[in-house]
Amino acid sequence: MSKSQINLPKTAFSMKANLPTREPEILDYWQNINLYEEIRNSSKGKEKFVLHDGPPYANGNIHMGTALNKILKDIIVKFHQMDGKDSIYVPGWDCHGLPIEWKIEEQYKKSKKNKNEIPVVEFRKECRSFAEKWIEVHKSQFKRLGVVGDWENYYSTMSFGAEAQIVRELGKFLKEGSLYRGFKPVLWSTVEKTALADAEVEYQDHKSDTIYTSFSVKSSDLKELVGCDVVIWTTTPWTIPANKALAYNESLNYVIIQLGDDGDFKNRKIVVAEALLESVLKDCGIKNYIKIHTLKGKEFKNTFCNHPFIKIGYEYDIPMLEARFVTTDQGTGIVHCAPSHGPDDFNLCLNNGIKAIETVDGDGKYTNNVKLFEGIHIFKANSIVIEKLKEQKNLLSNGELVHSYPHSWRSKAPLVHRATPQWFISMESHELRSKALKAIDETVFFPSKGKERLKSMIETRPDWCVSRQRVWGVPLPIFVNKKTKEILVDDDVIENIASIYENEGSDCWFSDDPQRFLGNKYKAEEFDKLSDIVEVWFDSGSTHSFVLEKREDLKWPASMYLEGSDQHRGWFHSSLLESCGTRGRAPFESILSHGFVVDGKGLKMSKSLGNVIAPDDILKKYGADILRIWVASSNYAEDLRIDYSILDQHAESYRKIRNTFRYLLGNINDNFEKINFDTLNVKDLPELEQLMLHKIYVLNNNFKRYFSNYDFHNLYKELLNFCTVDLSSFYFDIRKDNLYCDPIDSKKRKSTILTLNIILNALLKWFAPILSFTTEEIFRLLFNDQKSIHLEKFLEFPDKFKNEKLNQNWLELIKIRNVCNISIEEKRTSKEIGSSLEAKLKINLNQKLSEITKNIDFSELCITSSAEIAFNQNSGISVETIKAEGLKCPLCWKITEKPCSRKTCPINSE
RNA sequence: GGGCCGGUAGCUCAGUUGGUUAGAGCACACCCUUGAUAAGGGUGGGGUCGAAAGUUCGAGUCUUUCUCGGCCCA
Repeated sequence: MSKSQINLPKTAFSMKANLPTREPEILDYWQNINLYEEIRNSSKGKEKFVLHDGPPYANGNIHMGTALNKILKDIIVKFHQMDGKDSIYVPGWDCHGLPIEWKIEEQYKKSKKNKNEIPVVEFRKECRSFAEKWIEVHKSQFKRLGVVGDWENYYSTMSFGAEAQIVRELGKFLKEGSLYRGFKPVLWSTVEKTALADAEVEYQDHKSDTIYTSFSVKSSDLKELVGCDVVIWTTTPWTIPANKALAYNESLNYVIIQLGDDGDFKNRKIVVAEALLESVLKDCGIKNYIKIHTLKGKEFKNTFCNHPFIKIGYEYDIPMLEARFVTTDQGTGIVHCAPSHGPDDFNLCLNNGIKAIETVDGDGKYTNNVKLFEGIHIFKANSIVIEKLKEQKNLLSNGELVHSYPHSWRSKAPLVHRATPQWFISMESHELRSKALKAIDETVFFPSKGKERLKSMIETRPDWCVSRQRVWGVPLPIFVNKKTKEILVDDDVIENIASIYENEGSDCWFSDDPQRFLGNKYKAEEFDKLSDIVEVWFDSGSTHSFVLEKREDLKWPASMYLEGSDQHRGWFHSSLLESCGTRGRAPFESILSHGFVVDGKGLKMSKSLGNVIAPDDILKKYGADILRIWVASSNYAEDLRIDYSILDQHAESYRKIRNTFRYLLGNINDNFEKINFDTLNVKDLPELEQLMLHKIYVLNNNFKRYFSNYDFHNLYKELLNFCTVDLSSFYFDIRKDNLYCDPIDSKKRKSTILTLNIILNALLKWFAPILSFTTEEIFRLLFNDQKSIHLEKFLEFPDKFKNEKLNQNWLELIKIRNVCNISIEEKRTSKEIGSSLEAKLKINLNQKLSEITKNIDFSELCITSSAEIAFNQNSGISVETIKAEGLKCPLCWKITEKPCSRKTCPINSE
């Protein structure tokens, strides 16, 4: 039998995908047709969907997390575009900040340049070009993933327009009065007179003075405590004058003991943690004591102490505060808190309404806020403090300790925590907190648990510190009156600064005459110009103002912000606060957060574990479409696992999908025919085709439902199962006989071809947002006159496709088919038959099934040579398989004793 | 150390208000096919639902503790 007499599939669509080389060709094609512009032009006037890009930091190659983020964004943007919207994506970059500053400093270090000798403006220029370089690298890496966006007109936080707008945004907080000057401890070098970042700190051994000192209890809910001395231990005696509170841990046990030894503490009762009693006794050389009382940490509630210097002017209450950072590692289980000299102290006090003040100046000398010590250098103060404590009879013991201590990496000088002037945006003064909480309620979160996460952070966060003592950033546009110390608040000045930046950027702040920024209204010599910069979270928190609001093609608020779940404390958070402070609502309508990329075992990727996979590795080995499948099929609500075995599995699924397309294309010989659903008479089709249309209809509804919830992993799974279960192993397998052997003009074959066209079209559209490259490859093969699959819309299927009754019948028929398969398999295992076409079925069914099997040919359904049905009231479903007898038809390969049913069969013409 | 989230077959995921014997696809094994062919089909094995205790007639599902992992904070 010549194969020319059967209609075998023929297509130019290769089985082998070869994505790593084919995808770049498609990228070139998109570049050539200017796909992004085309999409915009094709969707003018449509409802906008704006996914506002959270700017990645312009530094280093992209990693799996960034790839996941961008692909997820692209999938969503494409879904909305195909759903009939004008779905716009403008990528952006975060450019200011310490990491880049640090990179440039490292370069200086290598070339033995000293940062302090380089003019600020020159340094900033290097930072700028560093960021520019990485933006270009990122851009090409993101494009390679198949991400479609306005790459030519991206935004960046260092553009002149952005820097100008950031100034205007700060101006709004300034004008409102919610931006205020406060103090916050930072690591400070008294030698260099500068703040240091964590990365600039070296830990070295240092000898410190240590003291055990006592705070007498003034009042307490627990009567046993009143009159006792609460003992603390510290390695920084010089911070005692700045003490404002004591911290205890409510879960620890404490003891009150009465001392019997001669000395200042004879007969006094002291309080320490039970677990540390032994070490305190030893350190302080206590020999005679009696245990008076034991108490739980929580019984310290509402206890107030006196400062050890109460008799020499320190006449204020020292509250005891609950703090989890108090441990029994060393000390007494009670920690002294100077909010101006430690981050823990600062936060604890702040949460209890005690603010830090400037206690030490830049040179390391006490300010006039510290009684008795003004002008004394803190490094010379320990002995004075110890002396005075002794005088006041509050020094239990003192000594020395060598321990690891922070030092400056440049000068090697020991560092201190010093409260420095900082600029804060108040959470309360203008109801920012309540505005933000209301805005969260008005936002839709995917997954929904994101709402509580963001909410709980906003509920408890302290005021927002927006100043940094660095140089690579937008300068805080603030002048302070030298005499009155008042902040200059004037819209004209802010707008003047902004318009200067608009033209030339913010470098000039550091180099130009302050008078230029003040304009004519004020005299420069009467004001101090700040040299702080704005912290970078304010930059990125303002992107909505200089991107969404400023661009004609976008809208405010954004339809969606989409980032990793860490951004609940990052960009989601800062954008929310900035926007609520300046505009009273969130800059987004919805938030989608995704988990983190971890390895196949659920562990985070790290060089030391050797489990890091870079996007580039995947692109080279598999291609972007496989990576996109990984994104679509993973549940982003949790952490996303990836390793090569997982990718292999997805590559396998991809082949299944690709071959599904290949079967469709082959059988229509690459000649796609668009089916008019309006004129299609569904009832005219064979039942099997009607069933397939019903399945398409139902799948499309599920597809829309999944999409509306951004539930891609279930959506993808359903599409994949459709290809595997409904098409490949069912419909395609059954219809091969019809497609290959029936004449081209037969009505039945035409019905099948029509259905294949519909399926192909549907699959192309459904898969396009995920398999952006492969669907384009197919689309280009089918259509010479159309530019891109990404300019297409999803299909709408008419209700007449739906046929639930038919579907119910076919669920029964498929059950029968399954029983047939089991029966055939028995004969195959016993080697009586091989191919199912060697089988003849005898199917026994109960009477109930007679109606639905009336027009069904089970030999077609089960791909056997023949099938007989017998009805019996008592039998459920039972099947007997017999080896088919007769001649094998050379055309359809069926084995029959009677002549073949097809007129075209060569047997009949003999 | 604290807060939040999570742990269902080797893998990716389902599993409704607690209710029969916990499902699907992939992978795997065996078989068939050679007219989707570096394809396709069939059958099958595989889970003490992270662990333990508790509530209940009944727990993958509710409670507690523990454990492992992730994010954030310290």
